[in-house]
Amino acid sequence: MLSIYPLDNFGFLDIIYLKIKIIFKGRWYAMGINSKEFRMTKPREVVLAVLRSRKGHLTADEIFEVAKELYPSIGFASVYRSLRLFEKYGIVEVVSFGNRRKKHYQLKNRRTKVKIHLVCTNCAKIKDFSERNKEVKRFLKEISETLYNKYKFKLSSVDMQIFGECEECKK
Amino acid sequence: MLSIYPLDNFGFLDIIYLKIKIIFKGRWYAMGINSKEFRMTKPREVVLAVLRSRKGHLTADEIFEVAKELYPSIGFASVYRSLRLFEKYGIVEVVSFGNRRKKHYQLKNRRTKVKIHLVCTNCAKIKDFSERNKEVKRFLKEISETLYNKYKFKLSSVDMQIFGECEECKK
DNA sequence: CTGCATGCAAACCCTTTGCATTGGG
DNA sequence: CCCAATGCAAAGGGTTTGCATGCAG
Repeated sequence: MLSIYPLDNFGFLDIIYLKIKIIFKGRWYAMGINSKEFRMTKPREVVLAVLRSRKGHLTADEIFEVAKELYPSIGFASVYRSLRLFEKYGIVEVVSFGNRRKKHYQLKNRRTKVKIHLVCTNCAKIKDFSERNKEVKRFLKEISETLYNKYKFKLSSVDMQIFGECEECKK
Repeated sequence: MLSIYPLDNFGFLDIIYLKIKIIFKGRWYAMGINSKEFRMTKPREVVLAVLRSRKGHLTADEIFEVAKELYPSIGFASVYRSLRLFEKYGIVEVVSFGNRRKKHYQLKNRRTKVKIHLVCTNCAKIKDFSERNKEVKRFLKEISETLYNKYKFKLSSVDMQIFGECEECKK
């Protein structure tokens, strides 16, 4: 069932789940896939908005905190449920870090097969390092070939956590 | 306080925590650091033995199951406590995989800054890929320099999870 | 005798689920 | 009107902690 509704912060990710964006009377609208399977409801919209507002990984409770400001009646369960749904739809991806307990959620970048995080072992801060520089690109290409030739393992994506000491902590 | 006790499966890792190994009457013995801080007790020995017996990552309950065979009275808590102690001492390291719940534990290889796991997104099997081939080495060297020059981030180690489809699943 | 390490069970944290209710299509 | 999505609270899974006891030094 198709539906049309306004969007104020239209990002590239909307294309993934909304299929079509249009302008009507000077405002962005989205023609959505509001099907039985996937209805873009307020809680889901808010979770997505929170993820989009920050560039990187957030824990579920961080998302919940910010989401409550945008939509106070939202519940914890909806946040988790939205996240899992988004993961299923390839909109969100989950990252874990070594011995840390909480999972981190972030928007999936369709273009990068690789996600890289710099994890400071001193102050515990985590920073994205998603840039596809030439080292990363070359490594990806080579390792992908090696794995296929040697192990018949067909690489689809890579998670990388780089541990070390960040600039502030070195001072 | 020094103590001497026999060891049957003496591995290189013992050097890390035991400092000295000796032969007495044709058998390996270890002269240990049985201090207040770190006493090599039966449960700890067993956990270590289990980790050594398998090459790769194990979950806590997998470790517990095998440990019980070696030492039936062992408790869950001791397994976890040993693991955390070993982690603190740099003997064990913890790895997490994307959205999976359980942590995996494995002996830390002092030589490799990089640990790489091949994770099959179909059958969920995880395989070590610790070999330090030239692609990995070069990438490590380059990325380490880049990070330092650009972000003043001093790399100490890297965790990598490579997702994809394994040989059996492709068939 | 002293105090660390243990085993047990209960607590804990994060995440998921059951259920009655709501509200959009 | 129907059924998927919600919020609440309770359950669940994995890990940690409190406590009485055991045991090595």
